[in-house]
Amino acid sequence: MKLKSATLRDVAQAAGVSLITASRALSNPDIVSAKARERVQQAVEATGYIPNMLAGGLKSKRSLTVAGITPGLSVTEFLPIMQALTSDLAREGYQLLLGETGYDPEREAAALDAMISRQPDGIVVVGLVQTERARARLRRSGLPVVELWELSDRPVDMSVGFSHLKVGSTLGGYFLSKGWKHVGAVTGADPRARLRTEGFRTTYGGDVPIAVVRPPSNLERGRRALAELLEKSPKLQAVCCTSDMLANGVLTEARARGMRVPQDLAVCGFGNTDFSEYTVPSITTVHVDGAGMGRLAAQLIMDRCRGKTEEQSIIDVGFRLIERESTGGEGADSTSHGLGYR
Amino acid sequence: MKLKSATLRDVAQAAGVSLITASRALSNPDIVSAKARERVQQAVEATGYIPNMLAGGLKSKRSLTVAGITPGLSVTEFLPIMQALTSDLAREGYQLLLGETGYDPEREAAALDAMISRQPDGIVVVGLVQTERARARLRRSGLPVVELWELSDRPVDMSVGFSHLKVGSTLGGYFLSKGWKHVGAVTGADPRARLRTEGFRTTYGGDVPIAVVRPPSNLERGRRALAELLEKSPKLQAVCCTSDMLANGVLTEARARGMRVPQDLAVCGFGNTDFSEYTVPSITTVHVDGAGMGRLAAQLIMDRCRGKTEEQSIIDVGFRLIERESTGGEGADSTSHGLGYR
DNA sequence: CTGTTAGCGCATTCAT
DNA sequence: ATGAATGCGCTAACAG
Repeated sequence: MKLKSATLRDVAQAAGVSLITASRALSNPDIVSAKARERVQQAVEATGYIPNMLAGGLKSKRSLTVAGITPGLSVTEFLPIMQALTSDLAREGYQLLLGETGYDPEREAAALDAMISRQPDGIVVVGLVQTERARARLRRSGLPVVELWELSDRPVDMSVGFSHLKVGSTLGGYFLSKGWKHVGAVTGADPRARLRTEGFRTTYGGDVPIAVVRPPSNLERGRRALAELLEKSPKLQAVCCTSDMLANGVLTEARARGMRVPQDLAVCGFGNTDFSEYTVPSITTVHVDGAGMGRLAAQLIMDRCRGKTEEQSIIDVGFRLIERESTGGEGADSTSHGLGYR
Repeated sequence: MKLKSATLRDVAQAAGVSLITASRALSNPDIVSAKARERVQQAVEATGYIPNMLAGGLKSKRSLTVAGITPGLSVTEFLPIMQALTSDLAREGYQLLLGETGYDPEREAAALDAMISRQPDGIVVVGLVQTERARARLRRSGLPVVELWELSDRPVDMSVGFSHLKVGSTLGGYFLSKGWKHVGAVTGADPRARLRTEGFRTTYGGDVPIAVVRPPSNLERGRRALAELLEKSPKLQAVCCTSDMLANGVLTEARARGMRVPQDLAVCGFGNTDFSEYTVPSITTVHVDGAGMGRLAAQLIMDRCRGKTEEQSIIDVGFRLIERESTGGEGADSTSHGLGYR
């Protein structure tokens, strides 16, 4: 049944050239005579040849594969990243090897080992690599590594992201400027969300009741979180959420309770998810260029594969506060923070 | 800089055993003496050895890799599938190689070739393989292939899914039973969505204005679609949408226009996305077990790798209509269709 | 421009 | 239970 598929040797034989000429005709057509090239092409068609990249990679040390590690495939903030990564790499002939960690350091370490075993040409990790052991192994592997989404002053190799603390403090400042006295926060349980909430709380100062939401951060948990906050703080005027979906849940629960947004309760989210501009009211949020980060990571990896040595290995892509109706904005304003390279 | 990493030969040397004993100590520990096993373990630690699976796979014909091809990573209906696939495979030591097609047959064919080149142990395709050429190549490869999400009477190999036409006609029947006279449909542009809408229109009969939404099917486009339908049919009573996000957009636009749901307008979606139970009103929808399909696909592939020959290669996982507030339901009802194997 | 030679790192024969 | 030889399919180096 499993008729063994054609190898390059079969192609060479059918084309009447040597093995290596067939190899070159496919991987480096320019250095081969037009005649030979053509005959090899035909032989490929005739035999239905599909190259075996395990063999090629073993010899050449290039697997044309890049590993992508994410805490969760369905965490919506990371989708644009993975998407951009996948398509940009594919365009240049690289395939993505996917790994999931569930925010668990053990699984992360295991996933990284599984990846390294498969000899990728580079590794992209969403978030910072968590265990020192894994960091050491990555360094030893000598592979190009990009840590994404969060900045590190001591990255394994390269780092592309933004400051979550700064996002939080920007929002804290914004809430202060609005003069709200009774505010609360709804935060996802993951480290980055906590960091943003921490920045918010610190900058806002005073007493801020916080509802912690375990993953996934969906509409339902946003609704429950508002209920929880209102019990702690009945005079609540404004809520800062670590995702647009949670903010949408707060919006929904507020509506169900007959509270007007933003008059009775102001709400802001994070992520500038596609729906947040079109809800009623539209959601004030923080925009982060996920797709841009994915593209940048792909570029950095591929550049490195082609021998460019980067002087610039820590890139802050910044973020942007987008004011919309849910905090009384008109939807036109938008302020940039931390853009640019350092 | 790139100090060449340790190979199994180095480990064997450090452990004072032969190459092959080291190999066995790692891949088949039981057939090796406890003493040897232990010394190899220590040598692995000492040298920081990480196996090279390109080499192993080349020899053994098992790459412990499975290819997953999806129309789009961020198409939410497919997220549970990819997620389940990734984690179930990882648990058994398989890694997922990701490919995207954007619903384009050319890109699909290219992605499949890219995959086959990397010698996966199996291939999972979300949707049916579109070109005859690609189908032929897959068959020739001899690899286990699962086509997911849609049923085929002539699959490349195995098929796991449900009938989209039947989903549509079930909804058409439901709308009829409700006695609504002026109904419309909002449909995504992809083939499966069109199939569902076709089933709906045919079973409902009569004149059904349809708004076609180009991807991505997000909240905004759902809002616009309702606006479009209301122009064509001002007396519109009920709308059938091909995704919950579109339904949510319709809900939102209806609210913005002061229409009450379901009294002035009934709405249903598709996918039972996590938010649809918690919107106000909650959304009537069709549940499909994406995660289950992903798991099943993973299982079928792995079984086949272990030599089980399947007699059962076409599996209908069915679907379930979930009646909620947006069509006047209480949220308790739910009817199953097409469950079971055939 | 083409071919010959020599491995990449490992696992599957066989033998002991 | 262990080891020696062989080759998976391909490409990097050299030579012609």
